[in-house]
Amino acid sequence: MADPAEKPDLKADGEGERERSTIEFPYMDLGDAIAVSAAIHKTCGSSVCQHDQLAAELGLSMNSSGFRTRLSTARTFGLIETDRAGGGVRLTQLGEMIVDDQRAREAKAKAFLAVPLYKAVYELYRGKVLPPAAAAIERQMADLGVAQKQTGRARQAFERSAQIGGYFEHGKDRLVAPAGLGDNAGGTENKKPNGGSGGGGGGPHLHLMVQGLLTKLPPPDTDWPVADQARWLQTAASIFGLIYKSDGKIKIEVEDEAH
DNA sequence: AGCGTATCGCTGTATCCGCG
DNA sequence: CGCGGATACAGCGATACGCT
Repeated sequence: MADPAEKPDLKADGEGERERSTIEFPYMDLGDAIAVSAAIHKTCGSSVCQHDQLAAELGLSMNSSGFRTRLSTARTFGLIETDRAGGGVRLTQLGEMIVDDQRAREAKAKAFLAVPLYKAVYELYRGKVLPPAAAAIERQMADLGVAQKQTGRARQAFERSAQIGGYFEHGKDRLVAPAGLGDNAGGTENKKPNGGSGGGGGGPHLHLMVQGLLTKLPPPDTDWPVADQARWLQTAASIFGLIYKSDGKIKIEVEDEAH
């Protein structure tokens, strides 16, 4: 791999031409993710499904962005995992659960909370009334790390997914976990095997958003470019601003060390 | 033979654009 | 105006290659 120090400087202040979100979210909704899971289940059961098989089942071209976006969406919801060795994708435990009529309802609720952004929003508005203005939710999403230009898309997918996941059963103005699932709806082993951004770590006394943040920390003695550190710190600052009462804003800056 | 570096390809994501 | 598809971009891992 190339020396990280020689990579072009990433904009640590988020002012780059192409802003990247610092929190994971799907571009399509839970319904699309379920459709992918159903196609895998139908075509390959619980074994590895080749991309061409799956694309054919979905009626899409294998190289189309639609196909790739759907795969990415299903992965974000924790329903599928890529199998590099097998050169395809397979259903996760949660994915198998969601295609099972008996357990689909529970699985949908868990899949919704498997998305870091959705979980963060759920934690923020649990038991409270959602802001009536779409712009307010979008601003909240931006604060959580969604790229400014993606907040609209993220909100739309969020609302449809919440509907499908059963979180709007008490009205579209408040997020409520489907009855019988309670606070466990997030599940702990429904995510990717490697943990990834699932947010399982941390003590129970820590806010879930902080736990999720901590899982993003690389292990000691590994290379961690300062630009990435700045991004992490900026995300932390945003989260602190949301969950703690504070009297100002934190500004993270990267100082050039080359001289 | 072992280690470090460079390159390539794959995957995920942001943005643009056309269609209904 | 919203949605879905197409394109472009960026990061990461795998692999090839050269040096010691």
